[in-house]
Amino acid sequence: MFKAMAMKVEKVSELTTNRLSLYLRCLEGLAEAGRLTISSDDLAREFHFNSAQIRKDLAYFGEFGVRGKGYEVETLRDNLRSILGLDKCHKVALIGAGNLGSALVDYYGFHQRNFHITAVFDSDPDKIGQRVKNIEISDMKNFSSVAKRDNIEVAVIAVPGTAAQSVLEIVSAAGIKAVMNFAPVPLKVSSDVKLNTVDLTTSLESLSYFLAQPPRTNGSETLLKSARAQGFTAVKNKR
Amino acid sequence: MFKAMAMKVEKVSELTTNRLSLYLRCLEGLAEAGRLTISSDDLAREFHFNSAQIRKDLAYFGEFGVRGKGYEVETLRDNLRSILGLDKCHKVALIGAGNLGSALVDYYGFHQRNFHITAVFDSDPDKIGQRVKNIEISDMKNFSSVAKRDNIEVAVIAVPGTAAQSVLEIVSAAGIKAVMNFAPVPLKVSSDVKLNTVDLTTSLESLSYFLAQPPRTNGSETLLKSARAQGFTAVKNKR
DNA sequence: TGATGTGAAGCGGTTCACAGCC
DNA sequence: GGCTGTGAACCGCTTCACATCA
Repeated sequence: MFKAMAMKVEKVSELTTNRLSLYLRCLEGLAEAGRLTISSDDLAREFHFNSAQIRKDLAYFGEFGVRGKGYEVETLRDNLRSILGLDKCHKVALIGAGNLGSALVDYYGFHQRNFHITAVFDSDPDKIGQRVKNIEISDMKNFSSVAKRDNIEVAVIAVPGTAAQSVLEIVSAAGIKAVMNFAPVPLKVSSDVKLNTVDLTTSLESLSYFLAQPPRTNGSETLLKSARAQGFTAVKNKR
Repeated sequence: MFKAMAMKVEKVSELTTNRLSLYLRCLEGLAEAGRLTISSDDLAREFHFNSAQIRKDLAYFGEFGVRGKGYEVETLRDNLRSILGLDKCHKVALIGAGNLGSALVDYYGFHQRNFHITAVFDSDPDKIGQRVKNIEISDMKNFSSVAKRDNIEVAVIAVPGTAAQSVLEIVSAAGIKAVMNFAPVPLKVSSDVKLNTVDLTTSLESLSYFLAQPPRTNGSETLLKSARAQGFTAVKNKR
């Protein structure tokens, strides 16, 4: 199917894998639009990436292109899905059945990406036993046993900052290796656990800082910039 | 009050300001715990930063420390708040009254950081006129006039990916300069607008990639790593 | 003495530019 | 001819190490 997969043992930067995620989304759009083939230059132009970076990112995982022609859209899309592990279903436990947590249960992106929330936990006695979207809220005390029973691979932490560290320790002790955290606190974790913190507070404060700066007198410059989220490039591109 | 503020015109990296946000949170905790003074070394040890980096980050904005002594916790905290513009209230418009959007209206972090959601927009006729937490949902058609009337400075986009680009253009045309986006699509924006995309899809896929990798045979290594969110360091720290 | 502030070194990611191949 | 894959240059962020100062 594909020539070389994970052949290079050298470490791939998280910046690279984050970009793969973007490339995949672009390719899905292109495939839906019926595009058969695309060059790294076209992809770069259309989505404001750098073409060399696209090629380098892909090269970590094999040779997917055809010289003189470009990349086959559907093939590359499928390869990226496979590289990112999106061809397998992942069972997710949500911890914290507050506003944010409850919204996440419905989050379309989870379903779309083969992430299935199959358990919800809280420590509030008033919530335990209630249902969120047909999932009964379990007592956090039972996390380990329920997680093992349900083969949970991923935990989503949506509890107040004060509780986050202790929740993380329970989760980690239960053998969960992948955690998404929404609590805006610096957490410590064993190095074999992958922890992604989505830090809304810092994002907000970044906006606040921007607003506090004197407006750049850019003249009549109206350059478009691509809307890369934090985490896609190490260095802000000047143009 | 402070010796030098914003004296250096040289550009401050977003990585730096993101870290200021973390330092601030640490200092708030320390102040609450009654700590009066702290050295960059202690701060680094306790929260897993690098002490030189802390000093350098702060040095962009002035000389806040006392040689041989360290930093005064409350003073530095107040300075950071001011630098980040958190001493002023920011009016926020939420666009998209779905699950995620509605949850955000309640998000404690907004209130805590002086961000006040004063308007909610949607384009679904069934939702317009309804209320989310006492805020009436307005027609997105009226965004510009309502935003001007209410002095909105910040827009939060929580609409489906397909609608995000056109919403962003409306927001941008209305003169909004700071946008937080939750739609997982690459958006294009004029360069005088600050756009922070919170990309849950990429975060998820990053976890998925991690799970798809063969487990690192780290031996018995049990290093703790600090839980920095994406966007705080350009380079993943090895230890 | 002890900790800050900072020049310089180190390092990793991005971009350039082109050899190699279809 | 056109585009990929990639070594090398480049660039910016991080870290070191120390002069400086309370």
